[in-house]
Amino acid sequence: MSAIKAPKGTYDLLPDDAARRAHVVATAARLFAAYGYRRVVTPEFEETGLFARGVGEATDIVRKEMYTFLDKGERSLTLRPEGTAPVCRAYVEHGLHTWPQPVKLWYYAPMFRYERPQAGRFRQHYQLGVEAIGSSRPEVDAEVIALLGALFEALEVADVRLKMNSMGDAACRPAYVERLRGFLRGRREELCGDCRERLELNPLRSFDCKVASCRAVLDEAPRIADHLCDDCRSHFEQVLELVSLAGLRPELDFRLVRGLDYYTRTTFEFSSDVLGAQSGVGGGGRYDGLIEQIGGPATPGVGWGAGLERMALSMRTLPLPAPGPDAFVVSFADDARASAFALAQQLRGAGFTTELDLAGRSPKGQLKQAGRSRARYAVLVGLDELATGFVRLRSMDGGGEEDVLAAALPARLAALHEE
RNA sequence: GUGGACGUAGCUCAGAUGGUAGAGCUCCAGGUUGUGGCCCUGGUGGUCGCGGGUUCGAGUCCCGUCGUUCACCCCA
Repeated sequence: MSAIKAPKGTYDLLPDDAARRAHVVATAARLFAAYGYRRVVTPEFEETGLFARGVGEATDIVRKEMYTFLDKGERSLTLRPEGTAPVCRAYVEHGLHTWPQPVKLWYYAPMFRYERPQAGRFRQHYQLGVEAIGSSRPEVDAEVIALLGALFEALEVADVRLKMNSMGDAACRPAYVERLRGFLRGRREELCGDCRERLELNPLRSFDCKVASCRAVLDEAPRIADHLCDDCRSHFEQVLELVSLAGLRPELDFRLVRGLDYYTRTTFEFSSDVLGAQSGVGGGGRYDGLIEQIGGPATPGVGWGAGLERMALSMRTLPLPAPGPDAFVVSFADDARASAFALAQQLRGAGFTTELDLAGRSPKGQLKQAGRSRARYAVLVGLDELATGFVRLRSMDGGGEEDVLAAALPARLAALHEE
């Protein structure tokens, strides 16, 4: 009988890593608050239709990467593969269009995709994300991008670059897609098998194909930037200007098309060179048609998601100095263990982080643990020479000792803490 | 879904040409019966991923399988 291991593509965060993760999330939360974003929590699973309609039937995510199952009521449910559609669903369901627009939300949640794991890619991964729903103004695009840039700066994510593109909208994209399709059909013989399929399904996807022959063809293909309608062009120019004002240096990248169908106009991605093949740490864009697509009123929105695992991989490592407890209570006699236990409870109640031997160690062993735990003070209980009611308080760095009435210990520790 | 590399104690790894398992770290205990993270000594801990095969004999060779990992694909 072999022991059970964590499922493929998942991982455990042991205390040191969990503490680092908490630090990242706390840093992000402060930043979100500064920008006026409030946290939203949505379910881990949704009706399958939300993603099929929202993310797009033609996307890889929907076609082959979703964890979909029937529950006991024969409902088709799917573990959330991405964060935007659920937040939009909640926006519609709770009538958030009655709030001041745009509604600015953030989330920290696990995402599930059935993929082959590799560096920086998991079947359950965590994303930090924001969505600003209800305004189509370029300032909103710029704000969310600036926010993500600020987050990477605050976390010291190494060697990040910002790539941006515009995907056009319902007014100009359809005509452009047809033009692109026509061009690619003419060069069909030079394309790889995948791209020949994409040709019919979604020719835009060929732009991020890595096959050399395809890249050569796409280099010569008509570019969306040259076929944007006036509104889209103007919007994109304003976003670029504002993003630059925020101190970022966006690089235009006509290959940046992203694999979710809901994107319109602005798309962007931050990548880090230290990551390997999966270089994108965070990315997103505008999705002005999504809410209508999932059955709500036509409502513009823009947002991004950023992968916690990839952030952790690309952060310049900051050693977290896990502090030791304030006190370690040591019993010097077996019949003192109960009062040691009670004393530890008393100290914890007074707000001091307190450890106590739970393994039946000898006094020497307990003191050794106190040292290894880097406790500031050891509290010695049950010494023969102590007067009743007294314990001995020893500083673990200096070694200085004093005998204190047990009942007065919290006050004495507080006083020492003041010094 | 495709391809490459790898799978020996909790962790990092050693085990030439097949002969029946080791180190360091961790953990635990001792170092004169009641006192510190270092040091010293000892100890716990392994169906050598799993299943077949070849062989008198396999951790070492072959096949399969599962897992890890890197890349493709796609994305965070």
